[in-house]
Amino acid sequence: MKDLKTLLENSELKITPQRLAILKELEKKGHASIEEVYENIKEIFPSISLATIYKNINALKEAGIICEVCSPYKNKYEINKGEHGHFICAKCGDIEDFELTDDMIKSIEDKYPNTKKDIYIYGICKKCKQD
Amino acid sequence: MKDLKTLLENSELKITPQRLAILKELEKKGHASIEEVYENIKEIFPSISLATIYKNINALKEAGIICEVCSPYKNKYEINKGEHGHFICAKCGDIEDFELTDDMIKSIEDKYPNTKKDIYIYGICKKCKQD
DNA sequence: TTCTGTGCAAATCTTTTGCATGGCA
DNA sequence: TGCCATGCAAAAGATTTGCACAGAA
Repeated sequence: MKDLKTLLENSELKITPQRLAILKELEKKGHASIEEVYENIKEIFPSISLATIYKNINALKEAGIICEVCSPYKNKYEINKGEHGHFICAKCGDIEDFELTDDMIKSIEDKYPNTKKDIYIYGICKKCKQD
Repeated sequence: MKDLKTLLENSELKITPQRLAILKELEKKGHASIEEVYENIKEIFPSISLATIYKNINALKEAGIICEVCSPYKNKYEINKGEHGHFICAKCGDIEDFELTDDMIKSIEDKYPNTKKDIYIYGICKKCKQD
């Protein structure tokens, strides 16, 4: 809770209950789409508008507090937490974070030096493989 | 040209000039968005409808002939050509293909065995870095 | 000839914008 | 108090659908 406030304090953005609620939701879920954020926040915060979610997601993205994770299914958002890998299920859209191993970083550094190593691997997750 | 026809012949989809034009465009550009495909095909094929592009892109995707490359900028499509890496510029949306090195494949295989190794790295391309 | 594909227009999402009001600093 | 943020409604964009006609097999 305190953490999320700090994120906003260190930015140009004002602290509002709506923004805290969005960040809280992303923290809880790890990754969530606009629609998911909206649906969940509406329960606690019935007056919130979808336009507010859009505006804030964009503002938070702009400010570097959150980032977008693209998938063929639906784009999601996560709180920025440095380099890591994403495994994205191409079927259900679920996203799983993973630590980059030294080997991965090295093999990619060879090819693309001085790049932020955000890596995305698309595949079918265990759950979807069973179906 | 012969190749593209064969792709359709081996699928459930009928061969039409529109579909061939879409595939030809993707082959030429490597990667293109719906809008780009539409704008370019319209020059040779003025009567084509945007809805036809959408329907066909979806049908071709469904048939596994093309695949979608997601980016924060704009989604693009490419002819399916087996495992490879994509370097995606998070600023201009340009996509550059690269061969996966054995090291890359190995380090990812360790983490996600038996997955198609389509890897996406987001960064800023040389062109955009200069600005 | 049959059945799928095309093109148009309308319908449906999705996302953005403008503006009056409310609320943080 | 001064401004930025919110919420509403409308606008703008993106994508899908329905249907009559055209064209591939």
